[in-house]
Amino acid sequence: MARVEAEGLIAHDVLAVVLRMAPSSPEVLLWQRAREPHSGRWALPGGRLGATEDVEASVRRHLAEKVDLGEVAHVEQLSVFSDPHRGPAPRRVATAFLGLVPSDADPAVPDDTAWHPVDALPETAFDHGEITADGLERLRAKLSYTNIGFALAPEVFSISELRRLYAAALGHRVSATNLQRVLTRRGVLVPTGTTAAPGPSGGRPAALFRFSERRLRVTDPFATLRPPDC
Amino acid sequence: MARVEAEGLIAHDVLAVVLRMAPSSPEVLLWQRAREPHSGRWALPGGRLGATEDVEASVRRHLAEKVDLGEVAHVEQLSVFSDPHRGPAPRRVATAFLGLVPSDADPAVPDDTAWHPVDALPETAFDHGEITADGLERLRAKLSYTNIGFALAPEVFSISELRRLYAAALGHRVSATNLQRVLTRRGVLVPTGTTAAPGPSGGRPAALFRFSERRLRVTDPFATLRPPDC
DNA sequence: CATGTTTTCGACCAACAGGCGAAAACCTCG
DNA sequence: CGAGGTTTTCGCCTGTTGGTCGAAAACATG
Repeated sequence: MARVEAEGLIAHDVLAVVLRMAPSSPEVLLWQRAREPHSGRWALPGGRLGATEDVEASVRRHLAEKVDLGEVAHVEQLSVFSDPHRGPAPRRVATAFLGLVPSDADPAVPDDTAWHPVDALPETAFDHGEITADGLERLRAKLSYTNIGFALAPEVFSISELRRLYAAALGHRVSATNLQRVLTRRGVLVPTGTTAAPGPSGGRPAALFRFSERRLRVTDPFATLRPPDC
Repeated sequence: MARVEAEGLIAHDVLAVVLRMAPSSPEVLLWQRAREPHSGRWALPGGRLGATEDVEASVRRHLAEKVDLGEVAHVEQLSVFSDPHRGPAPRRVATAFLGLVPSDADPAVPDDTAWHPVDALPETAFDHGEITADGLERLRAKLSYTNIGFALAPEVFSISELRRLYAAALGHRVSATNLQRVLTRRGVLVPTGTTAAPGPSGGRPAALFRFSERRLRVTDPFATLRPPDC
């Protein structure tokens, strides 16, 4: 081991902050450690970077062990956590990812794994609480200037449902009127022409929509100082 | 070595895309490799992650060897490059950073190191050309919704100079009127009260400005879908 | 068919970005 | 010292966007 450290070789992990919108607040997927260090604490899913994969392939592989990969609608890199004291020796460097699961998906997870509301986390292992906060912050920022909402929503949905998802993620009220107008103007929201059945207490049936594209795209409007003419 | 790879231990590098705005286009700092692999090609500055530092401290340390650190006005993490075939064996994983140097700084650099216009790069080593493109893209995006321009500009400057810097970075014309209004409204641009001497061909003397803060801050306006009331 | 509930849509307002041209403030040259 | 040229600065106009409110539409129930 001394020889290894003299060579500067380091264990590299990948971790994922997998978020899903519960009815009124975000939840993150955690598993409970059964071994030291930090036995009993809750940790983000992930594992070692394999010899034949890059970090994104690695995190997708590890997630497939916990969650059906088809249920993870979007994966993107957050940042590297490399504080020499972020865990007990030997040193580990981790590349953290954000993963998003649609609200209508309920993937089967192992017994040691569960969803936790992000505003009431249990005791977390290592720096995983901080990493979770990073992931939620990234999601919140991107909701405003990308179509990332597609990864939180079912295939088809009403504006009310979408409003609820955005409100849960952002942590504040969202106007349905404005949400629909903004997303429609950006071309990310398209009507299906169908309507949902009204609820048990009646009410006008909601029109159903879908996202025009289910891959991440940056929508212009954050591009102030844009080129002239066009 | 076989034992090391079985343990999954990997060499970790840090790399920096250091950009500076030449009169009409961005330049990146590169050094010419003298040894195999890729001898003669141009590479980004960087080096091995040390045992007692995190990745940001490491890239700052490596940069201090090439460039006076005081001249680097801003450093931020880009992303991890980890393709198993991004270079010859043994495998190396790199965390890439963006570094920005003000246009009036001209740090002394070693003999093997030089500035290159990003639109006419020489033959680059490994995936360093791709990483450079990533860095420029990040800069362009952030010019619109942060005060990151402070890292490109001298301590005090005229609107014309600032317009030139933004135009060089963005790759298109920028209106001085609009630039001044947008930045002033966001509170990042403050007048010094002083004026510059006019050029040799005359003209009204330019008022001089400075940035209110020389640390990165996200300026609101990209935050559409904002909370009600406030 | 009156009442309650939920969704949808139109209208208004404020803030903002982009563009244009006139005015201001300097130069040099005749 | 005034005319013409140059560069910067400022005011005004316009189109777009985001936030809000209230009315209207479309259902259910009794």
